[in-house]
Amino acid sequence: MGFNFAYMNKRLFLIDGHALIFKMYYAFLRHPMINSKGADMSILFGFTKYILELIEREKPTHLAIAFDPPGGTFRHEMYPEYKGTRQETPQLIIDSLEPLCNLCKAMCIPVLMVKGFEADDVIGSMAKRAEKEGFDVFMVTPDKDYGQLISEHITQYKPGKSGSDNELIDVRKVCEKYGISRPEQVIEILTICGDSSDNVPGVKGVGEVGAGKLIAKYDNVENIYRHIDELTPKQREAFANAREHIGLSHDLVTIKTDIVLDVKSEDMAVNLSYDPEVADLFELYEFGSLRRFIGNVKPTAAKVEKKLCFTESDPATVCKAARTSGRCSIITEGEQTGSFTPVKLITVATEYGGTCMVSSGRLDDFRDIITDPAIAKYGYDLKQQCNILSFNGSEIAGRLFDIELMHYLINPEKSHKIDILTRTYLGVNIEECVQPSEAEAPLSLFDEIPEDDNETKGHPAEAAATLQLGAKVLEEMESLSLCGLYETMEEPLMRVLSGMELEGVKIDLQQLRRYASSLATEMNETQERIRTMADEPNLNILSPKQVGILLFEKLNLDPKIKPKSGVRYNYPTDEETLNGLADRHPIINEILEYRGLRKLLSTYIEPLPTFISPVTGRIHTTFNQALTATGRLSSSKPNLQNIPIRTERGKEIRKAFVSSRPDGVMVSADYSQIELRIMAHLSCDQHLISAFREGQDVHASTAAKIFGISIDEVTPEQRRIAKTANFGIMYGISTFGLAQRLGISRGEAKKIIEDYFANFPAISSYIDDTLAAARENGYVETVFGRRRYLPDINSKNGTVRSLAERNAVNAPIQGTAADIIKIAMINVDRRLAAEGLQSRMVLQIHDELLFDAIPSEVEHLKKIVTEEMENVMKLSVPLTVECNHGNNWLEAH
DNA sequence: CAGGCCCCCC
DNA sequence: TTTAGAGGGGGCCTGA
Repeated sequence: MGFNFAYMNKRLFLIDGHALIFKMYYAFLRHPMINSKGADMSILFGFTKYILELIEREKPTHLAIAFDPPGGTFRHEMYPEYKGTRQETPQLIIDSLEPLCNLCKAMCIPVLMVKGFEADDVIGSMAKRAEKEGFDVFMVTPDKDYGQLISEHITQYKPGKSGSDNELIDVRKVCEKYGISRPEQVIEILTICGDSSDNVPGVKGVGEVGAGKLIAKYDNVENIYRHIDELTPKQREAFANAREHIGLSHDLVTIKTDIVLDVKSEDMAVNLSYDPEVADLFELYEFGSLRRFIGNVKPTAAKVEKKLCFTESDPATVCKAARTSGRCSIITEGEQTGSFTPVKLITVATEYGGTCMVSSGRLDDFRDIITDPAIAKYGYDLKQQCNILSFNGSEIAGRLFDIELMHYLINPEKSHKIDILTRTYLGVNIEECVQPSEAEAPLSLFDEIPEDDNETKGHPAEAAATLQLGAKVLEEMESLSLCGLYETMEEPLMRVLSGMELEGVKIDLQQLRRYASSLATEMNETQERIRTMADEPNLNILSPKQVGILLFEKLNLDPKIKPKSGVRYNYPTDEETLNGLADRHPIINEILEYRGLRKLLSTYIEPLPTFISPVTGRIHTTFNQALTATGRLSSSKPNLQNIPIRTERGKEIRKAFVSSRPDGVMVSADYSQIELRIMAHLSCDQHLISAFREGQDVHASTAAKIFGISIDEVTPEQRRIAKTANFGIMYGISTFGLAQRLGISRGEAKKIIEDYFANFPAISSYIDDTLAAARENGYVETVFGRRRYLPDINSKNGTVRSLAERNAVNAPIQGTAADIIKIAMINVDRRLAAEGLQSRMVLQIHDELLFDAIPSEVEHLKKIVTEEMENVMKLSVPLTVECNHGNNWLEAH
């Protein structure tokens, strides 16, 4: 024979597709944060990513993926008496097969699928043949001790959770583990062990170790039966019981190596030439992060020779055209980041005689059209542009068509990035819009290095795209009846938010600093105590890994707690777990204490001063208007919507939020129970409605109903239960969830939920109706028509589907509350201006508005705010507002 | 710089 | 196969 040098170092990877997807399926089922696209997509993504990473990492010269053919698991089905015992392949996996095969095809990876044989056997046969042809063969499968069944020269490659966990299984180690000398004996051991899920019956009661010893002594199973008298009585009985099906077991663990395959090994060569279609598929599935693997493969869809059409012109011409057409898009760039900066450059696009015309210039070049109310402004993040321009003395006038915000109404959960919108709506790749004039002359060594293009060039393509996108996006909004929502709510709110961001909120730095140093001292002392207790002078208490090892390995506080997902050292160390261990060791409370202090310091106290603007001396948060799935705002840099309030220490931080005037006060106005009131309104539940109308304590009233008592008999405990139930219902609760939250048994929780729905039948049918509508339409909407799409509402995966169902119930409630306060903000803002108040709205915290007020206006302000907030709209229950004032945010709240 | 983890708010 | 189990957010730290 000799070596066949032609094949030296050819590495063939044979991937067991079925087992891989199966493993991913379970991983995703358990995953708490299933991607909103659902498990179907997660499996496609995970699988594709795994394959691409494997290619990148292992650099196989040859590669193929084997799938079970649709319709059955065949090795088992060849034995009528064992048919159907193997775990059924979930529908989701079957459904994933076709798209997976398409992806493989596009990636130019051969798929091995032979009717009548499962993937294992196809791989086995292929491996055996390739081995004879001189390949180094790697069988990629998560199953255990698999390659050894075929040959000791075939390596099993066991994929891990992360790239580095991959394991090459060495046959010698396997033999050592079992105490045997020949690889073929592994098959005999597996015959005896069977497997945990009963796919292979094996010999009950004999484990790996026992089987290994027996095989080491008797070499094979049949020999054991020949000498069955020599076994211990227990073993004898077990083997006797297994006598009938032991042959079957043997067959079931034997992988076929002789299937006739019509694909040649050479056809599996990896040449990294992907079909252009793969780019389309990645686009379709939104596998953006996988694009890097496939390099320059262009999507065929983009082959459409569509180009963004525009011509560059001078500012004066563009301004003139804008006045004629009445619309323009605008991109404002500041010298620095943030709002309080001079304008560096403005790019404006407009249309003239059917063509798009773009120009860049300084603020003065465009000031007149910016402040012209007759010219509609199109843009992206217009609120920020309002901020910058406002700081520079130019208020943007006219309609504001913010593409991001408009698209947010069309579908809040999709990407609103301009390049993506340009691709989907205009069919143009924005990176490719570079004008031919930009093709620069070759640089000579003596040429000056050109300045950054952006200095003077602006962003003509983006400006042109924004203008053209505007029409398309408006068209779609029109067809979805979203224009009213935009025009009456989001568009005016943008200006209100701009005003609030510019206004900013004042912080008492002195007090914050004092508090910071006392907390820091406390924290250091706590750290020392912990390190001493743990006898670990360098312990990093913030590292969950180190804490996990300390608590569960060194101190062994709870032998039941195992590393999560089987990953070494990955112990749970969250607050809930730690609270459960608090009485086992004093270190637990110290750790919790340390974490709390650290959180306050590093999240709130330390960063806050760094956000103080040198220009205004105040903190200017950013309100994101186009982010949440439900229509709420969010706040960041810094997030002023999550300032502590619950604990004493946290409250100290609120005390630092003060009026910007020395004699000023803070005024806070809160909607009371707004979401619950909306649920009452939407469901038309008469009990809830009358409880609110009569001004009762609604949770107590709920408790009275559930427990069948009168309202004054309700104990605080019963009220607490009813309150939890009320919130639970709004969030789409499960028996388990309520039980956990209330610390009661599942049976008791079940009873409470049953009693709830029995007493509030209108809510029960409201939920049913909402779900039915969601299934029918694919989306739910708020009272004001704001949509949330729920693509997973009909998913076959129960976990994914229930999440969509909870969202379906919650989104209209949370979203309507968000809509109501948005309208209130617009109306309050208008009244403040109309009545000439100097007090200013500075923050919104979902159901609360915070004002920086001057004392003489407080009563007037409170009146305006309460009136406007309470009268946003007529619901079947009153909207009530609590309004207070004080020297700081804490006192006002 | 993304993902994991944790914890703050409504 | 050991993380399902009320919604919506943001920030810090770690480690590749």
